[in-house]
Amino acid sequence: MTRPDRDERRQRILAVVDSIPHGRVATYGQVAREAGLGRHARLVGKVLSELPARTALPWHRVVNAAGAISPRAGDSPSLQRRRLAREGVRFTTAGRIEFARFLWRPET
DNA sequence: CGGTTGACTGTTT
DNA sequence: TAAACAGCCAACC
Repeated sequence: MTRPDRDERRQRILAVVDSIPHGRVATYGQVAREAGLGRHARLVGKVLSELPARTALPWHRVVNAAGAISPRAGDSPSLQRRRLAREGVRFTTAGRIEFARFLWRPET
């Protein structure tokens, strides 16, 4: 089997993000592994950073391994936080998400 | 071909 | 608990 090209990797990543259930979160590394891309957490971040602003994809359900919203170049992460809060995802006073309650655990 | 970048992560201070 | 460090690797230049 040939190594997936750039577009295919991107498509796999987007498909995984799209499958994260409402009210749950996944880490960048988790998305990469689910997409069959091993240690490409950073690639996941790169792909998400290029999404159009109006996308219907639930990109806000992807957080870092510390359970926090990763800082990014442009705007503030408050939008992501609001979207998660609206889905019932709670944050600790330290601004972290409790994986014990909200981490997505895909079956099989 | 070589160096830099980065919505990352696990380990060590 | 938090910051620093080191490892990571595709994408870009």
